[in-house]
Amino acid sequence: MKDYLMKLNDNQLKACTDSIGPSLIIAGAGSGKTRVLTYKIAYIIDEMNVNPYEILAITFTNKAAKEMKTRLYNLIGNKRDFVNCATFHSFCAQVLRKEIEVIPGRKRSFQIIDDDETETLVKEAMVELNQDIKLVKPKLYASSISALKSELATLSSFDKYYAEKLEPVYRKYEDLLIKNNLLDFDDLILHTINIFRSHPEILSKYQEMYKYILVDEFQDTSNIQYDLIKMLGEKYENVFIVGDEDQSIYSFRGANIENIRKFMRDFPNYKKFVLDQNYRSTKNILDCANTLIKKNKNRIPKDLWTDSKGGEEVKMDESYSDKSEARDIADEIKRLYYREGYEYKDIAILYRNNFLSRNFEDEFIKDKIPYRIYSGLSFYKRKEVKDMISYLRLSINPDDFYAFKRVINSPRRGIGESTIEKIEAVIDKEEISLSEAIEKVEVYKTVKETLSNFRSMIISLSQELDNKTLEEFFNLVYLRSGYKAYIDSLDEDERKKRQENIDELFNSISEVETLGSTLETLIDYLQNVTLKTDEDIESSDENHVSMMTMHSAKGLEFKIVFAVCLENDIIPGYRADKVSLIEEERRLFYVAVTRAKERLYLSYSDSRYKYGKMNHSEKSVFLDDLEIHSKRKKEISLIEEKPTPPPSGAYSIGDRVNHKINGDGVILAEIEGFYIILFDNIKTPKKVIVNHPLLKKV
DNA sequence: GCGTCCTCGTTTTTT
DNA sequence: ACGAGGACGC
Repeated sequence: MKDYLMKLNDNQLKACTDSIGPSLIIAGAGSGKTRVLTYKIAYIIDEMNVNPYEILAITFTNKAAKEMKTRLYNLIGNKRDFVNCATFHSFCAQVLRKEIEVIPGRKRSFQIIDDDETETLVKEAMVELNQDIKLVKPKLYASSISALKSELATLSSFDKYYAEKLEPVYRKYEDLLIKNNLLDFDDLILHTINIFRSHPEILSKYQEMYKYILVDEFQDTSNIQYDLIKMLGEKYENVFIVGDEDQSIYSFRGANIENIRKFMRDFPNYKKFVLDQNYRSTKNILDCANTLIKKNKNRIPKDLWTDSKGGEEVKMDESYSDKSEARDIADEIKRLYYREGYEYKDIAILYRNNFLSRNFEDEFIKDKIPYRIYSGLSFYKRKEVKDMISYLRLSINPDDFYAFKRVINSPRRGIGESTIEKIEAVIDKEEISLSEAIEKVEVYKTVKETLSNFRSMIISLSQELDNKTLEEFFNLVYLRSGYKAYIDSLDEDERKKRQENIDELFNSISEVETLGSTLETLIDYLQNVTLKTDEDIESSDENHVSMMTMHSAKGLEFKIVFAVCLENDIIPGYRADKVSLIEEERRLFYVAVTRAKERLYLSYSDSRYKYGKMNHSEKSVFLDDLEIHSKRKKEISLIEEKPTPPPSGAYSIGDRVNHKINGDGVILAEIEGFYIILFDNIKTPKKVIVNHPLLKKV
């Protein structure tokens, strides 16, 4: 037996070595899930003498796939290069590059479009059908089409009137995709599964090719992804799924927790392994997590346990305003840094919604606490990145109309909507290529000149492809397209930001594996670039506090976690009106809690600024289950900003008072330094400290 | 074609 | 509050 197996606990070892037939591995948070997956792959190769290329390991993100590859290297070295570690989408793209031509009208050279482009095409389809894009937003149709494609919905499951309008848009959108040799993200999976369904010989080929299939984060699979795994694994049944239903937080994009149960039904010989020993958190943190998740009804009971000792108490803090919550946390972070020897990079702030980062950002700037917000636009969605990619696309195919449309006026060349429409009309009417249409289209002389200059620029670029490396070519495109001049002309801040992105793109291009010629390399790069994300842009060693949503924190861990803004209508969100949704929100909170290794801070505030208004807010119902006493924060830091509070006990019972946040109300009682006040527009009486700075007599 | 004003909406995220 | 995107006027 290989000595690396000694590093596993009993359950992990059993899960690794029992590798024939279907297995269900229930892996709790911090229980060594990735370790089991990688060791299992190593075991299958080393001990069962299986060829590495017979193994397919599927994850959801590129990041996870990459992580798996890295960790495999330490176990099996270069043999890992033959293991197919892919995401659902990249695996399907691989299959389709080979097999898609069995679908009439489809070509192997397809481009993959992201959902911005999907939305653009849906919009275009609607315009062609004379549908009002203000009446129904293209985005809504796009998401309905996505639901249809991922088999989450059928036309009849929609409202009849809506379906009648949606159906022609769907068809037109499909026409556009086929006409332009494009596939959207859902198509990758849908077409793969359709080919498998209609061509048993192709399915059988892939079943033979991949005799061992491992799927990570199984609780996040959608129905169609489940079907894909089921079909591929049906023959040999060596299907190993790893998941934790308590961490299922993506139902809004089709994840179906029931897939774990479907697996048990479809592979009745499955063996179950439960990894419930947590190696990440202290006992106190784990107890908190267990107490929390126990409240969910729709789950198979499971308690995580740990050998580690109690550790620090979980702290719960109440603030009276969103600003003071952020202020207090900034103070605490400084204390942890200066007094307790923690580094900033040990610390994470986790919140439910992106916009909640604002107050923390403000305070961290004030205190010069280094931070980084992980969120927002993914790298490949930024304008300058997409523009440059469009130029690259044009230089291998000067007739790529969508790429043309994207950059003909970026940087500005004085070509607008109407000229593009004219060109499009010519293409459609005369059924000619973009290049020909540019020659033929009737426009003002100056416009014509601009167009033909643009065209010669593109043509001359494409001629340079032969004698340049991809990096050199990229630089040339950047220069000749006028994009460099455009970036340079921007003002300082903008320029810096965009230049960074361009540089980053350049870096990612220089890391591309070189194929035969530069042209081939570029084609391969462009075919797969849409499937990439900013996976490897992070990982800087900078010492900063990490700020991110609870969703993005999944899979990560920090010594210290501040779970913040824990208020009703934030978590659980105001849209969570059904039990199943509230349970998902609770799982999200659970994910946040289980990120913490040493210390966990929970906090909420009595009031919060939202949409330009100060609103009363109340402690999240999830916190009620935790039996941790919340400490009310002292209100010192606010004094400098707010009017001097009146002396303690300045009011009497029955007085009408005004509270800056809660509005007018009447004092019902005074207990232990607090007034109990019934505010006019809050149903239940609130406790307010007697010398609250925001309290005035009416 | 482009700049500016106004209206509208506003969860989470990956591919 | 604020940003995106449409409407409108030059």
